[in-house]
Amino acid sequence: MFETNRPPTIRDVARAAGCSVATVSRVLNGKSNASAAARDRVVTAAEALRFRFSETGRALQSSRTRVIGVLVPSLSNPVFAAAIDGAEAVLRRAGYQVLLVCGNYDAAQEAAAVQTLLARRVDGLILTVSDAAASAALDEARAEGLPVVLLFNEAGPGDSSAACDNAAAAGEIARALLASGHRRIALLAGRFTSSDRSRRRYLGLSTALVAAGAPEPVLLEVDYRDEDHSAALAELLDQRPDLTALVCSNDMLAIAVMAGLRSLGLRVPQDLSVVGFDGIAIGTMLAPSLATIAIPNADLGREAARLLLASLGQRHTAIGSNQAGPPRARTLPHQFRPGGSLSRARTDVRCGRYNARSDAHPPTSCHMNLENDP
Amino acid sequence: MFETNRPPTIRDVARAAGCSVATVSRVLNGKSNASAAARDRVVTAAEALRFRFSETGRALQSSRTRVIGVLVPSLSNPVFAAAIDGAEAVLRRAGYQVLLVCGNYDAAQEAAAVQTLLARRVDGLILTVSDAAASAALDEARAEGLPVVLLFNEAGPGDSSAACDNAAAAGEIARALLASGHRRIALLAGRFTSSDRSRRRYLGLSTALVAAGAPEPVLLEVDYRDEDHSAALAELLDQRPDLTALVCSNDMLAIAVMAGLRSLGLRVPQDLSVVGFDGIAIGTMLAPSLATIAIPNADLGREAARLLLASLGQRHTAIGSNQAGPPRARTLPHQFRPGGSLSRARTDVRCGRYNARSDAHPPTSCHMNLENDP
DNA sequence: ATGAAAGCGCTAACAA
DNA sequence: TTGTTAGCGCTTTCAT
Repeated sequence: MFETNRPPTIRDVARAAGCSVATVSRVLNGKSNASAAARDRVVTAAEALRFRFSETGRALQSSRTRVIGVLVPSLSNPVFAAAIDGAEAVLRRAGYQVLLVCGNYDAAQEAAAVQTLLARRVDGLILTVSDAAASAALDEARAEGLPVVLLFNEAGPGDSSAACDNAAAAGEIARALLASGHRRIALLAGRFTSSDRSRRRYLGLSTALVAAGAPEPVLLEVDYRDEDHSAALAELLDQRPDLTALVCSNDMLAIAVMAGLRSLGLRVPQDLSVVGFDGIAIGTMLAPSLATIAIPNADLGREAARLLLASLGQRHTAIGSNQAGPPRARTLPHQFRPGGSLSRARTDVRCGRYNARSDAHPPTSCHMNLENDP
Repeated sequence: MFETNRPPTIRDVARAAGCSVATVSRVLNGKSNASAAARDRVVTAAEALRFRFSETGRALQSSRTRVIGVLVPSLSNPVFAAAIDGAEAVLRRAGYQVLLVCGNYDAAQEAAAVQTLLARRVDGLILTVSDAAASAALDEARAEGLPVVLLFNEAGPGDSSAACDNAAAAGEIARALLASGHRRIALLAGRFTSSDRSRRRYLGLSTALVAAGAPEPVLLEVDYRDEDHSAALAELLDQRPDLTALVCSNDMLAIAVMAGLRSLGLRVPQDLSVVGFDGIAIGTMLAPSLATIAIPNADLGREAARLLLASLGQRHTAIGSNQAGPPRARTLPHQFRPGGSLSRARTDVRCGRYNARSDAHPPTSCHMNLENDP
């Protein structure tokens, strides 16, 4: 009555079925051959005891856990949620479980999280790190000789990855903006130290604008954790009233920025155009809808899982070798998605003073032609 | 050169340090006393080998995995992401890791997912199930005698839970609507079979409306997976042009509904008021902002984790007992959050025909007084 | 202070 | 066809 309810072990089943543990293992694993009689007794006993193999025991004996460690910066960005969903589905169908950890856009936390995954002896890793080019977490994983696939991070020569071409995608934003007459553009970006994607998007945007003869974009790095960017926005727009478009390094930020602009009494897209990056579903439901780069986030997760499974397969095939096949970098296609948040650039400069706390006075416009750059 | 890189074991460290595995264990776990000399040799050897205890070995010997299984319906609803974040932080600080699985709002998938968690021998479970009153997943967990805390599901007598009072919260929506003159109200709800929260919210809304002498709300159950509810919305509004307010059983749905209304050429809140439920951050960034019930989602996750840790503690204290302390149901406070999506009810009925595919003709209004109910 | 050895649950090699 | 047993990595008791 008052005993600690330890789960039944294979020995309990063997005892109840009147056979050895080997027979139980064979029957319940569908291996080799067992007499119909034994089979029956084992199955019956197992069901009666509600027996379930201990994955711990199996892991110890086989030195494979059938667990994949997944590290993402955060769960509160739907981009990562979608990618995890995709990866998890593929891995589950292959018999793997996902041990999920968050790095919170912080290299130290990422390294600590990977440590815990390594201690759990995960069979492989899918990682989104702050900066793939200098990541303690990634170094640890590599040192362990474990199959690793980067997700969202574009891999260097030695690593596998599933990502999009951030710079090229940002270039498409530049083209779309230029086509609508924008030249005075700012990028609100998550801190580069927290996200190499953010940095690449900046470089891609900047390069494309300059190549087209437009000025470099103004850069404003913001913290991923903040939700209210009104103050930073106000200062930026105060200093640069000539800006006609704001690009945001991701859609969540873009949504916050649109809200911030609204609270400053500015209209999107009449006063300022806004473009995001990621293509999260909610962007299409906004008014105005969010112009953005659509990334196949769930597909990226699926692809990362597939690459990892491939490594895992080779690893077991190529006996005596630590090689998991050559690294494979998969780049999935992006697509510019038009939206109501992007319209033709104003040709006059905003010069009215607006106030973050007052929504009574929308800014006035004065006719100061901007057609020629400095 | 070509050897499979098995992680070093405690025996490797012992050999390198010239001592027994027991000494290594003691030193590296900071237990009892070891000579300074031995200590040094062990630490040095461990570092040189990059040794890390195998949690698999530890789990097998201690029959505790230090892993908590967490089941949620989906990652794509920020509500669950926030709760997971909260729970994970509390658990991590207590030395536990989270094994996350998704049930996809489906009882069968939930049961299968819990099976995998039980096979991993998790030390405890935090579950959000479709229907806590009839859940195979929950039954399995209970049968295993494992500490379980329900999250978002309001527990029955025997279970622990961290939830809000869904019916009471829905009652507050009713009050807010009535105060603004609404009486003809519909609820768009996630399928009751997929969410007992959805059902309770319906009951709470209905009860409060009827108690106030208003008609029962029209109920429209929708699938959580769908993103476009325009067709269902169009049909509903066609049949019931007298409706003045739409309540949605969660914020994500409300956002989709607002987008759907817009595509039907209807304005929020002028033509219809919309109220959500959950209080996700994005709701405050919309135009109009979303009126809703704010739930402390991250706190719910934290609280679930705390309750579970308490059970775990008692479980180890009360030797020889399977009791994990009495079940504790924690109800966290909700709060109505006003928003631009809710305004005073129209007093005329929409009678113009609108078309889902045409945004050219906003519906006309005809003056047909609705003050007296049938 | 240190070591030897049992045992946690399981699989697979080997014996019968 | 079935059973016996070693061993996966670790902690802990019991000797020494």
